[in-house]
Amino acid sequence: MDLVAMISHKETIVQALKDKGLRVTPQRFAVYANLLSRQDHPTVDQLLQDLNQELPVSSQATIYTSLQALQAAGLVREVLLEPGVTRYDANVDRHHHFRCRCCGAIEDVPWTAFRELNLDHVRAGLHADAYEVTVYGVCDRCQ
Amino acid sequence: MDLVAMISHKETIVQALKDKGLRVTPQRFAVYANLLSRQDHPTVDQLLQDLNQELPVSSQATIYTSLQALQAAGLVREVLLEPGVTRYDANVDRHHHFRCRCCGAIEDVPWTAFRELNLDHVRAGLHADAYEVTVYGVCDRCQ
DNA sequence: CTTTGTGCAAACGATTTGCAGGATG
DNA sequence: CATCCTGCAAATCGTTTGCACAAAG
Repeated sequence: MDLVAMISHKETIVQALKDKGLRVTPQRFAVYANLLSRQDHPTVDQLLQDLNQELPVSSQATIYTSLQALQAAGLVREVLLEPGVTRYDANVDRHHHFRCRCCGAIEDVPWTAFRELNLDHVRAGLHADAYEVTVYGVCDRCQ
Repeated sequence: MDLVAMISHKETIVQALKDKGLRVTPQRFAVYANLLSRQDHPTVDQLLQDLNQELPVSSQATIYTSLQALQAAGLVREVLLEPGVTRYDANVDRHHHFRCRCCGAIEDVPWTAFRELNLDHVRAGLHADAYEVTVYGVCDRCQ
């Protein structure tokens, strides 16, 4: 990414935060920008390691509260695929997940990988309005 | 359920444990029988409350280890739909889940509610061999 | 200047573990 | 009787909270 693109990317992130009524602080920006830049679905601890690798950027408690704010604003989403571990995903467009049963890696699966499901037959009386598919298997590295 | 059915039900559970090479202890039996009898997907704490309601049956630590053993044997399964909460399900046949966004209730959705998905287009290189659908909405009681 | 965010450390809740005694095959 | 299980309490891990100070609008 060239300099101009980087600056405009930064502006896009700032704007996204402002649009949701969130104050733009260095910590919030760092958390959201980091999440946006990653393909995986890091835990709070992985975010903490990554953000503070060079120099201290944010404390653990602030990462938790930043994620709460970002989630309430609809900019990030939780991913729950292992007991006791909450992962975060900056991709809030609808999509599915793949989980490697061997190494635990999690990867996004595009919404278009499956034909749309019909929720009418879930059960009468329920207002089912959304869904997602979790796929299990073995990833390339583990075979 | 009449007496004969109850006894044969008990024998079925004992046999299931034995078949998996598990020792049949009162605690393990109680945990598994309780899970089999419920429609919901209890947490460890809910199991603990329920089992020890009348008289003490099992300690918390033993419920944890029993569930581990039952899970390793393939008799029960974890259900992860809320952060920090692990629920358990004795239904190990393939099925989907519904989660009420209002009260958090979880309910099984029969496998046949959807037509079979084709996993061929998940991503080249992945060996995808299983999946399940999580449906979100509002349950009858919450409307 | 008022409101909201940050960092630290303590608190908390769920789960795991070490160990001594007890039950199972 | 050797092995595995149970219960208790302490330890651990992820997350939340209280509070004093700092930054944002």
